[in-house]
Amino acid sequence: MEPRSFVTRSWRSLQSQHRPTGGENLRRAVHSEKMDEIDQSHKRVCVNLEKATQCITQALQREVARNQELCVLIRRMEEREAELGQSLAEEAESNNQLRLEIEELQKQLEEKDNSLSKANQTVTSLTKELHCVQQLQSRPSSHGRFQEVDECLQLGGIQLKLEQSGPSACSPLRSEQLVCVQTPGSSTRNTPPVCLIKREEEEEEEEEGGGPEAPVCLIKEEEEEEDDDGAGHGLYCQSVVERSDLTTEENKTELIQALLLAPRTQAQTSVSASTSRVIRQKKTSPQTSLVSSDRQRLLEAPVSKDEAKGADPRTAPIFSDLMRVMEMAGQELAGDLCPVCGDKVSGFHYGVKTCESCKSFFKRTAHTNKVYNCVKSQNCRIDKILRQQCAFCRFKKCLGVGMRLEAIRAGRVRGGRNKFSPMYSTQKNHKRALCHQDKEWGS
DNA sequence: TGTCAAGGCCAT
DNA sequence: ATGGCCTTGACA
Ligand SMILES: [Zn+2]
Ligand SMILES: [Zn+2]
Repeated sequence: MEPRSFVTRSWRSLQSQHRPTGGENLRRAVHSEKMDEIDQSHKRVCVNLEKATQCITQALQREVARNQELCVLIRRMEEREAELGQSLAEEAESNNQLRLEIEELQKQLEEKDNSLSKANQTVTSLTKELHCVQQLQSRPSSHGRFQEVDECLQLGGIQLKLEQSGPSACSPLRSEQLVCVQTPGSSTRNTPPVCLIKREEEEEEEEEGGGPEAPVCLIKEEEEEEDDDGAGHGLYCQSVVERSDLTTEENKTELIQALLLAPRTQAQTSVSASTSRVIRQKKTSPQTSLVSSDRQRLLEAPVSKDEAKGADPRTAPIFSDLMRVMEMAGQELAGDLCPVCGDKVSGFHYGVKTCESCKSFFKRTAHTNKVYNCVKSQNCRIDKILRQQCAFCRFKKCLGVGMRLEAIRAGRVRGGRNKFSPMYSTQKNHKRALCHQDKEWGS
């Protein structure tokens, strides 16, 4: 061992340089003993050091091995992460594609729905026309006369069909609507429209005056009511002129016109009827319907929302949808819809005007420290129907619209007012908070 | 004393 | 679990 040999050598060299006397011998011996002890202790220390060094070396080796393993693991993890990232990107891409496809399909579905409803309307109106013709034909007294009526109506039906199959592909009601919104001044005929109507009235009175036939009586009533309505007559005459192109014999044509146009008198009863209202009335009263009960009802009762709903089973769902949408829009404007699910607001809950169910949901979630998971991509739609589907997204939306966890009371204390925010400390401030929130929602 | 936003309860 | 209704109690 190096240190020991060094000490021994040094001692020997000292001994050789210095010759001892008799008294010094004892001292030298003692010194030699001490040096031996030191040598031994050195030896022990060296052994210990050696052992420690070995231990440290082993530990270091182990650490190095472990580090290498970790490095390998890290590399594997990185590779895996890269793979996952790639697959995630791919999935996102495919998701986007699918979303686009879904959107396209929805558009197609909407278009098909539209065309279907248009076709249904056409079918219904044609059926009614046919029914009308059959009724007319079933009258034995005026059989010959109504054969021409039939021809005329058939021509009208063909016209409708043509309109539907044309490039514009509009509703079968369109021709009627177009006629309706045209102004009297746009008429191509020189004959004053009012005259045409008057002649109709006279002829009808001559032919069937006071007769038992219900439809004709109704027509008369209508025309009497409309006498003071110049604008309405103008509209009428426009369509009369158009329709009269179909036949040559005037009195028959006029009868047809009167029959065809009779249900439209409802629109004429109100002078200032807007276009939209006229169209709505058209929906509920098919142009060629001769069912006396329908017309009687239309004449007797003013137009109301419920009336329009019940008038025609085909239009009932459209109307209910429309009314629902309008009601919702109105409530939203008035701030009466829950910002989370769109249900009816029942007051302020946890700092936000929400519905009762969202209040309960928020309360439950906060009190029980529930942890939800979203099985989709954490952006589920939440509305009155879908709100139960994903609690995670519902709670997220609750927090998103501003519901405050601070309003949950630690000791579940009932009653009283919260003091978690200075905004709610006074009613004045509270109202200010309301206004502020309304403005935020409104923007 | 009335209001209203908390928590509680309970039928579904 | 949900949601409608009830009870409570501080505050104006
Ligand atoms: Zn809600
Ligand atoms: Zn979700």
